[in-house]
Amino acid sequence: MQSPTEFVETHRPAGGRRSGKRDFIVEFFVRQTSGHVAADELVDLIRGVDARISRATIYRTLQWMVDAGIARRVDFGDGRVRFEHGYRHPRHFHLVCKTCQQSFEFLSSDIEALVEEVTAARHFTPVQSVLQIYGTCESCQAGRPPARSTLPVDVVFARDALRVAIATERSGLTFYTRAARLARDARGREVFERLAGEEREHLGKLEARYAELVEQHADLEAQPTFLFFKGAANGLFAAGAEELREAGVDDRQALLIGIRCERGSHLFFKRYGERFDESEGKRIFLEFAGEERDHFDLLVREYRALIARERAAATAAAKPAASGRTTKGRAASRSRGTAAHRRKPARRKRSA
Amino acid sequence: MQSPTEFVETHRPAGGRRSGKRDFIVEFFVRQTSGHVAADELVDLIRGVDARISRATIYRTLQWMVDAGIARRVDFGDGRVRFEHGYRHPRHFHLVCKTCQQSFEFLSSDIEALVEEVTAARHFTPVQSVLQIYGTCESCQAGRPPARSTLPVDVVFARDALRVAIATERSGLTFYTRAARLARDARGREVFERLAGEEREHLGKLEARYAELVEQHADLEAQPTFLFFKGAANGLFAAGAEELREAGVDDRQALLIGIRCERGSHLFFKRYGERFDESEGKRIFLEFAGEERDHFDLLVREYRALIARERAAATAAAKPAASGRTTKGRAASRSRGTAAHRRKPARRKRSA
DNA sequence: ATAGATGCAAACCCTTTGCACATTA
DNA sequence: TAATGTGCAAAGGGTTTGCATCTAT
Repeated sequence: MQSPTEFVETHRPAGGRRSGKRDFIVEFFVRQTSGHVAADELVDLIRGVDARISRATIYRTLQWMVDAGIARRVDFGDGRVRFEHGYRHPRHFHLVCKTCQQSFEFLSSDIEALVEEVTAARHFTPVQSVLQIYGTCESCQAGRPPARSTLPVDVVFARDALRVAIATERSGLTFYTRAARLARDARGREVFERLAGEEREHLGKLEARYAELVEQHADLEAQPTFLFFKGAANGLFAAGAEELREAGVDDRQALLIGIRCERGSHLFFKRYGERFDESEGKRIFLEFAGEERDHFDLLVREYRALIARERAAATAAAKPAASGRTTKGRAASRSRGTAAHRRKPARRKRSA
Repeated sequence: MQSPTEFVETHRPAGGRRSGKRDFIVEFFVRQTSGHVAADELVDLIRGVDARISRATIYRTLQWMVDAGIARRVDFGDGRVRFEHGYRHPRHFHLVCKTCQQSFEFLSSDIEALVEEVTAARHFTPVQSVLQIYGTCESCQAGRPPARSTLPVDVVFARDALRVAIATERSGLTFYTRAARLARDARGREVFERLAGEEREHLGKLEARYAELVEQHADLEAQPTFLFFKGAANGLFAAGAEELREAGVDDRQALLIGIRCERGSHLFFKRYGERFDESEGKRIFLEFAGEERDHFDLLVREYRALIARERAAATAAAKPAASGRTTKGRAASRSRGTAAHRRKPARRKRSA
């Protein structure tokens, strides 16, 4: 885990010149736990410690940090510029309490996806999205003093990413277990069992990491959700696993359902993983995306092998027959028929 | 349609004292077509017309309008306060072009729904949500001059609300037409036909209103989407209509599907209609919600009647028969079987 | 008569800048 | 020494306010 100092060092732009005062301000700022310091608030804080640092230097250093990617400018519409630092602090949206002025952070991949749709529809190239919800926080409504969390946001983010990943693994495990039980072909069963095994293994790892995280950080599980991810909340294989319950699903179809799920899952985790800021949560998503792609590749290979075997079997069956042409034609057309049936597997058509 | 003056009058707070200057400023502001005037921009504009109006009065009047609900404060983070008026101008989100400084407005019920989920999860009481997407607009990317629309936003909003309502009516019409064709029971058929007729009538009205709107406002159809409403985009009955294609759907099930759809539709339109600002779009939604509720009530009554008839028939059949148990048991188990089938309608039946 | 609206200019608040001085590579 | 960082104080910009002056009710 990076220290604040390391974080600053990795962001420090080349070519500048070091200075003790700037270092002090930056260090002070990055160590700040309360999310969003107004610039002039920071001036008071710092000049309280060392009055020889001037207002101008602090403002200039804040700008320097923004340019370096150490700080982000935020605006809560109260006429003063605020800054939040990026150390252990992924990009996020805000709930702003107008009573206690505290702000709470969250991220919603679902909202981000919708925002993307809107911008795409307008051919607008987005650079930054700001979502602020103003209102009254739970504590203020209850008349309680504000309860401030001491946990870094990225830990909660990692927790939530793990939760999503675990749910996905669980549904994947169910899927492959069920598929293996269902499989008629020995080789198909083997593949599904192998994948089930892998899912179980990954699941174990993820759960171990989750347990570790929870142990390292007291009250972690009590923290409210940071990452809202409805789209993946129930595990991306849940629907696929359900499809296996339907009558008449054969190995080939199970493979195709698996391919579809892994593909979706891969794209999903890749897409969001890439978009998140550097963090354990991001890493979890990207690793996961890689695993899903491996599974996808494996299933596709297996599917091709199955097709090849079927074709070979059809040819072998045709040989003893008098007219190879006819049989071949029949086999081909049957194959085409199945493919056509499978092309829209268990999806209801929308158009009337 | 309200005039700007009427709009102001309905909002004017009681107890104040009239003044020509304030009236002038308010009138001037509300007639402003370009969305978001910075306060000091407005000062220049107004003092250009009448230099006897002082800066302070304009600032004070802006605050007065915000208190009266005539104006809304918006903040694009550029250090100046902006205001937009509420006349023909429902609440919305913003796309802000950092190149041409123009801002584009949109509303997304889907995003609003997600925001609600987040606030509910945190027990946060929201008062106002601000969503701003900063980036580059289409014109600026293409190097073209900004194309400014002269249409009031609420007209585009009405257009979009009509589109959603029309899509819903269409899918409802398909549903009831199909259900009527499917119905075995004469009375069931009659109900479905009646509802199909009503949907057709509503649809006609909505389409007429749509045509009228398009005629009144040149280029209306060329305007980009204002209301994003993915959840209802395809018509809320589309899925229900598809379910009717499945084998073994009887009158009772059709009724139940209809009930589910109408209920969903009613809640949907009510929920969003209530949340929108006063506008034709809002009225369209709320009227629609009422119609859907009427249909819902009708279907529920019909469903109850059907049950009662079935029960009566069963009793009548049981009387002459030696063992009424058997008949009843068979009917019940068939019903259960079909119900289970209905729960997972994923599988598409090609036959029938 | 009197609360409320207006004008003027000064005050305000936070932020930025010009310039002389100090520091670092 | 030459480019970069710092301090001070002043300027900047947008907004708000105190107070005397009007003006509707």
